[in-house]
This record gives sequence, structure tokens and C-alpha cells, in this order.
Amino acid sequence: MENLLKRKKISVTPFRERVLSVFAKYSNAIPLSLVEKELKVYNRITLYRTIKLFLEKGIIHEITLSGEVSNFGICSENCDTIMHQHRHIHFKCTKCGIIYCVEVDTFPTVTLPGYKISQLEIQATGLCKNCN
Amino acid sequence: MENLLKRKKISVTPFRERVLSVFAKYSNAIPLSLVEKELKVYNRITLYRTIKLFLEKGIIHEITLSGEVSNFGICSENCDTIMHQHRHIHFKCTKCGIIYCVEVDTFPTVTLPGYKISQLEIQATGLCKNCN
DNA sequence: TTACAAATGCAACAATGTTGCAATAAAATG
DNA sequence: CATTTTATTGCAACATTGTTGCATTTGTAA
Repeated sequence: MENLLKRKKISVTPFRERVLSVFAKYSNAIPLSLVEKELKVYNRITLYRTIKLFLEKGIIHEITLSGEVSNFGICSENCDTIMHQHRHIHFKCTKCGIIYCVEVDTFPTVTLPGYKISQLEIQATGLCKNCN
Repeated sequence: MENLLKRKKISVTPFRERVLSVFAKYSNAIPLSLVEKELKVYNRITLYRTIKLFLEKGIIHEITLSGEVSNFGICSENCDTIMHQHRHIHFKCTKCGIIYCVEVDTFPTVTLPGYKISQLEIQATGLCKNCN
């Protein structure tokens, strides 16, 4: 936890560790409202700034599904400052509502004539392992 | 324009026709701010309600890319009230910033062991036809 | 342990989105 | 096509979400 912050070359503060531990507690992506609920006592402004910093440093990544609020999840190792890697698929279960980052062996490739695709983001909805 | 509203079984009003014509003017997806700019004179509340209604009725669909504001585009014919169909790929050009809905012949299929995928949404970033 | 840089919290604000309700306009009916 | 019914619009007021400047506090490195 503390190591992660040091590795990303940002100051280790109690608040940042608390925020990180919330993300660590959930293996899936969670909305800001849940982070706030888990923290119980917190400063809204500092939280916004922390989330923004974590996004910039590649500590967490944002998942936006149409018609949903943003969800945030801890990045896998291959994320970096310049670009978030998405070798996983964002999956939202229509029954339990949980948003998962599902790792896949073979990530689909798409070619669009005339276009140059540099990044691909796949978002699926349906039933998760538990609800299926 | 008027036909589309009638086909979707909602009242035809001057305001709705104006909003529709803005979407028709742009072949790609546009953010709310651009709709507002194009309308020039409008009521903010009515616009929100109109957008919400159009989304529900499958007249427009929402495109959410991580870190971006939502964009809206006119639905292709196969959208309906229950579910928006996405046989196209949402493409955001990193150079000009335009968001396109690119139709594809063969839409990728993804299988996740244990999961039941009912809908797939693909969002790509890179260079568009013009900027490439 | 001190000096410097960075993070935090407060106040104030800006942008975005929502609700109840009265006035108004569109649709349905005879 | 006039009238009734139903839906839409706009206002006021409010709720939520996100931002900025600045003083205070805390973390880091020497």
C-alpha cells in the first residue's frame, strides 16, 4: 500500500492510504459514492484531488458505462502514467450491479478502414459468474 | 423529423424538432454543450427533459468515454425502447476530438467463461479518416 | 531537527442536474 | 373545428458534483 505510493513517487499520507485500502478491499470497480461511504470521515475536496492524482499516476482507472456514474478500480501492473492499458473487459452485471474488470487471454482486435486505432475499450453487460 | 417523433409515439413540439435538427446537422456524436450552443435560445430544464426522453425512446444514444463528458448521437434504425443496439464502434479521434459512430460489418464477439454477455460496447481512440 | 515542498481544509464559487407546480400547447374526441 | 383531455414547458427553488485560491498543516530530505 505504502510501497505503491512510493513506487509512483507521490507522498505517503494517512488519507491516501485510507483511500487506497478502500479500493483494495473491493476487487471490482466502485463508484465514488461507495468510497465516500467506506471512508465515513473525509474531506470532499481532498478526495477529489486524491482520485484525480491516482488517475494521473495510473494507480486507479476510470470505467464509464453509458447512463452510469463513473466507477474506479485499481489498475493492474501494466498501467502507467502515459496510458492506461486495458487488456481486460469492463463487465457490468445487470442483476447484482457489480462492475468487474475481467482479464482475458485473447483481447479482440478491430480494424476500421481508414482509421488508426491506438486504444480499445470494451464494455459488456450481462450476468456475472455469481448471478448466471 | 416530425415523422420520427410520431413513430416513437411522442408529441411533436417545436422545441423537440429544433433539438432533433441539431443532431441531424451533425453526423457524429456531440456533447450537450454543443447542442446548447446550436440552439442559442433554449430552456435548460426542458432540454434536459428532452434529452432524457430521446434516450428512453431510442431516438438518440449516449456515448461515454473515460474522462470525457457524455456525447449524444442519433440512433440508427435498429435501436428500440428496450435496448440500444451497438453494431457500431464509438471512435474518438485524439487529434480533432470528434466522436464518430463507425459502422462495421463484422462486430467482434467476446466470450468470458462463466459470464453471460448480453450486450457489448466498443470504444476506440486513435486517428480518424481525416486526421490519419 | 530544521528547511522546504507538498498536501490538506476552509470558504466561496461554478457547473450540472432535479422537482413541484402553474401556465401553456398539443392531441384526442365528438 | 371547437372543446376537452393530456402532455409539455418554464419558473423558482433546490440538490449534487466538481473547482479554485489561500492559509495552515504535514511529509520529506538534507
